Amino acid sequence: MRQPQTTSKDDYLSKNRVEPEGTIEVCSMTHGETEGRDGVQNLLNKVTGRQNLNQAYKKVKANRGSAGIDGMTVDELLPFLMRNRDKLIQQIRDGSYEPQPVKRVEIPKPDGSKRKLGIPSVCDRFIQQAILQVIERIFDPTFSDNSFGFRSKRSAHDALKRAKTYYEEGYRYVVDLDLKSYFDTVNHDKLMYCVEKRIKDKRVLRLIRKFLRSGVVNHGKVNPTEEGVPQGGPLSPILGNIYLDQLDKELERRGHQFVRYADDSNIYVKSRKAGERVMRSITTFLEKKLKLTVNHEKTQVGSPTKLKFLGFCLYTTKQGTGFRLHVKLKKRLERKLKQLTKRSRSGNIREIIKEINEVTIGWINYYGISYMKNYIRHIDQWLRRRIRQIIWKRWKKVKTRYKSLMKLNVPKPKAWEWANTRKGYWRIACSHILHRSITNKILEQVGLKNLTHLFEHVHSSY
DNA sequence: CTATAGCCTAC
RNA sequence: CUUGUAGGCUAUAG
Repeated sequence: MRQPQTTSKDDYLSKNRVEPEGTIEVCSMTHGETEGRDGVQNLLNKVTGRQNLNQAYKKVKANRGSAGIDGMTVDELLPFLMRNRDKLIQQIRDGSYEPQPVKRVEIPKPDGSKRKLGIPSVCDRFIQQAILQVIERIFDPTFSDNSFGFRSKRSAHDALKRAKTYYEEGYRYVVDLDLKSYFDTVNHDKLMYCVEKRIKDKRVLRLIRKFLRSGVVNHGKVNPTEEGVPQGGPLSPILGNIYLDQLDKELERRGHQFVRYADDSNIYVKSRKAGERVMRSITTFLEKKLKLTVNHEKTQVGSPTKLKFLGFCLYTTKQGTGFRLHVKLKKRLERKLKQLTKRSRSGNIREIIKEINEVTIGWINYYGISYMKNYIRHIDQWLRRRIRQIIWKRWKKVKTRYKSLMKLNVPKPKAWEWANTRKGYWRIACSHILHRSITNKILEQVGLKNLTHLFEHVHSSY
C-alpha cells in the first residue's frame, strides 16, 4: 500500500533522469575493488548507483512484463522514475521503502496443474533487479559447478551433457530428488541466514527480507507471506539457488557426482544399493537441515534411461550414450503444429510458414540434442502435407484450382480432372498430383524450413 | 557489443 | 479484471 510517495515532487531533474540512451557516465562512488569493510558496508551504494539503476531499468523494460498490483505498466516506469527517482533512492537508503504485495496469477502447467505466480509491481521488479545485479556478482562465482539452473552462460544442455558424462563414467543409477513446491516452502530465516553470510550491508539485507514478506493479493485480499519466495520477482531465482547451494555444498563434501537444475537434483551413483542409501540420507538432510518438504512418492532411485531429466532420458547403443525424449513432448509439438496448420486459420501462406518455422526451429534447437532422424523425417512429410492441404483449400474454386495447377506445369487434361475432383482435402493433400505440382522444393522456396536438414545441422554439433 | 521480435526449457 | 522470472537458441536492424 505505502508506495514510494509520489506526487508533490516536481520534475526539474531532467539531468538526473534514468534514461537508457545518451552517454553512460561511470558510477562515481565506491567503484568495485574495495572489498574491504568499506566495500561490503557500502553495498547499497552499488545498488543505487546510476549505472546499475539504468541497467536494471532496461532489463525490466525489455522483459515487457505486465503490471503488478498497482497497475503501473513497464511503459509508465520511465516517467515514474523521472519524477520520483530521488525520493525512491532516499527511501531505499533510509530503510523506509516498503514493497507492494505481489499479484497472484495462476498459469497452467503442461501436466494440467496450476503454477502460482507472485508478480511484484513494476517498480519493485526494478528495485529487485538492481539488487540482483549486485549480489549476483557476489554469489554466482561461488556456486557449484554442478548447478545449472538460472545461471548465466549455463544452459539446460550443459546440465544434460554433465549427466551424460557421469553415466558414461559408469554411474548407472540416479537418485532423483523431488521437492514439493520448493519455492513456496523456503524458510525466510534460514534463507536470510545464507544471505547474511555473504552480504554484510544491513540495509540490503532488510530490503531483501521486506521483499520476501511483502504479502500477496489474491482476490483483493492481502495475505501475509511467512514462507516461500514469490515466483515472478527478479530476485527469486537467485534466492532459490542461494538456498539450495547448501545442498550442493553438502553433496560436494560427500564426494557425490550430481547435477542440479533449479530444484531438480540428480545424484549419480554406481549401484542401486548406494542410491538407496544416498536417497535416505539426503532426504533426511533436506528435511531436517534445510526444512524442505521432500516428495517421497516421486523421489526415487532408478536408471537414467528410465527417469527423465530436463525432458530427456539417456539411452545406450553400440555407438555410445545418447538422449531420448518422451513421447509426450513429441505429441506436444504435433498438437502445436496442428493448430498452426488448421485449414480454417487466417493469414497468408508465407505468414503461416514463418510461424511454423519459429516453432520448429526453436523445438529442434532444444530437442535436436536427441537422436530422432526417423521421427523428424516423418514430421517433415506430415507437415508438408498439412500445408498442401491449406493451399488446396485456399484455391477453393474449380477455376482457381485449374489455373494454379496449370501454372505449376501440370498437363492440361490432368489439371482439369483434378480441379474437378470431389475428394476430401486430406486425400488430395496426400495425392501424387499435388506432391508433384507443389513440390518440396517450391515449399522450401517459399521459406519452409526442411526439418531434416535443420536437425542434421543441430544434431551434428553434439 | 546494443536493440527488436519469435521459439524452447526450467521454476 | 488474464502470463511473472531466469537461461538458451534463432531471425532482423544498427
